[in-house]
Amino acid sequence: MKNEKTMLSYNPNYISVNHNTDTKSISDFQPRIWSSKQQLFHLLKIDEKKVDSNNQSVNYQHIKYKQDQKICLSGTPCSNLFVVYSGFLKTSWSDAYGNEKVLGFPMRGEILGLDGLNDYEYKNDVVAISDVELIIIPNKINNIHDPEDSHLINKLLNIFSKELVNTQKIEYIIGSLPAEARVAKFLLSLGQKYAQLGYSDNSYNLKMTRNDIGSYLGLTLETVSRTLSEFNKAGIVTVDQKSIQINDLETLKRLRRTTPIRSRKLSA
Amino acid sequence: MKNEKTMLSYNPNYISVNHNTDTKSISDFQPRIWSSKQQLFHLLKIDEKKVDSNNQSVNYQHIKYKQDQKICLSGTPCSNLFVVYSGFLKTSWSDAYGNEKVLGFPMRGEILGLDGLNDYEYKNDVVAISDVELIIIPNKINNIHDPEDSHLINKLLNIFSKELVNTQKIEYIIGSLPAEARVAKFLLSLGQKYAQLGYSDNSYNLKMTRNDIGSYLGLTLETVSRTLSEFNKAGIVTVDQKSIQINDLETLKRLRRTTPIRSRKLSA
DNA sequence: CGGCCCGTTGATATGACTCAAATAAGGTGG
DNA sequence: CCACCTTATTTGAGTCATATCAACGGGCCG
Repeated sequence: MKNEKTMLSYNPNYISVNHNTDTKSISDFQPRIWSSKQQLFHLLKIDEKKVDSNNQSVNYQHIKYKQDQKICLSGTPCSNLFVVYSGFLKTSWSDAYGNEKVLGFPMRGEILGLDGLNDYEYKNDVVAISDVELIIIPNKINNIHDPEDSHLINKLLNIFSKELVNTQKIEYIIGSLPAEARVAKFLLSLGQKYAQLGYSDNSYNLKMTRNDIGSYLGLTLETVSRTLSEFNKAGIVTVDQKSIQINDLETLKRLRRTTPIRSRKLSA
Repeated sequence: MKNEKTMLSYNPNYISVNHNTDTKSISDFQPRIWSSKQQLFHLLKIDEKKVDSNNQSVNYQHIKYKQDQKICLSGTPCSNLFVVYSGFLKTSWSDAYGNEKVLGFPMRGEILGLDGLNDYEYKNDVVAISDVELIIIPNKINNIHDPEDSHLINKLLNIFSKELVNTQKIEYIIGSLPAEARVAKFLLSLGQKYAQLGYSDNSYNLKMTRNDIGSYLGLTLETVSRTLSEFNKAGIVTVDQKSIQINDLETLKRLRRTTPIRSRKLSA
């Protein structure tokens, strides 16, 4: 476990590591990076026509975290929202007995911290599973009399609604689908997210462990591993450790309640 | 199946049936009922000190639905939010193949329609499982420049956050807990909701079927029935059809990943 | 080199599903 | 008011999918 910098110990003058280089020994001072409101809105896909071009003085600060650093901890005060600028993260939830349930794997353009907007205490844990760069949205959302903020608030309602429906879909996947379909839907949804960022939707690297995938899907890591191996043997997906190559998108999409791959292999 | 009145066919001059009488043959014109902003805010637990007492001219219309009527349909335009004034409902989600997944059982004080605030199309189905009365919040949320609405918008963000976290908890329950613990948590959470409305938290009637409970918890109706029977035999809960009486709250709370009741009964 | 984490695979156990039948409850029409 | 039909619920027997337990190999790091 590396040194952990949580929300609470956040220091605006922290020393950040250039996340574009793999040589982890190099660490140097960087000028603090800022995004304009326009850049932020573009990342959040807020219609730019709506945004007043005047009053562009408001800028949003960036913050970098290294792999395995904790970003939010359940129970700590929620003073910011974050928008993912780059990198990959994992959100999770732990019950009183320490059992962890992975809730999602946020990527560029997604928002962190919505779980804290009820009583202004984060409910989720957030961990960087790669080096990440976030944009800080200071949580002065209570004060929405400033019409400048109205676009952001409206977008926040949209995002909330989308997140809610998405969580409901996952509820359905976990509660109603067999292991094969769950893993299939997971691979497909990851592909979609990569596609939105301009990457390939059928060839990518998993950033998370089998254990994380299992926790996310309500399965054990062994079942995830076995299911991936089945897909690999059946030729639907080429799996090599973290590397995923989807060969037969249609079969993967078709998997739901029907006969498992295993029986199909036997009959073939 | 009774005649179904959906959102789309909503007529402001509809004839409502008095839901307080059991004599179903009596139906009569009623004056339309309205709630003041203050009444609505009280129902939503919005701090009343914050609410300006002037401009009380804005009122919110009520609408009544009879048992089994559909209130929202997935895919229809979202023009309103609703706040439950009385009665019991069921929200669900159906995939392309008609498989229904129950998402929740809203009661008095809860909000309906948040699923429609992304692209202004409802994503959930909502059905009345008793006669219900709802308060309509017209969806002009885009226009938040009116400071009168700012309290509502802020509360909406709080509610959204709470809903999101609650859905995440259910995700954990479905994905990680055995059947007994799922049913136990369901009974406990229902009790809590009843308690908040001023009813008993350990003695109540289920409004939904075993099938609905099963769908909600990711179980079959048989498993729900068996689990309730086990609780009944073990004396933890007295179950008689829809009637629930929780006798041993502590044991119910303690149920999670540990040995099932069955083994405990054998060892006793 | 040794320890740790991650992933794979096998053998076995078991919890929950499926299929099936019987009972109970509720609503409808004669 | 009763007969009938439909829906909801209970319970049993058997099966299956997934969890559990366990062993092994590989990569990474100290």
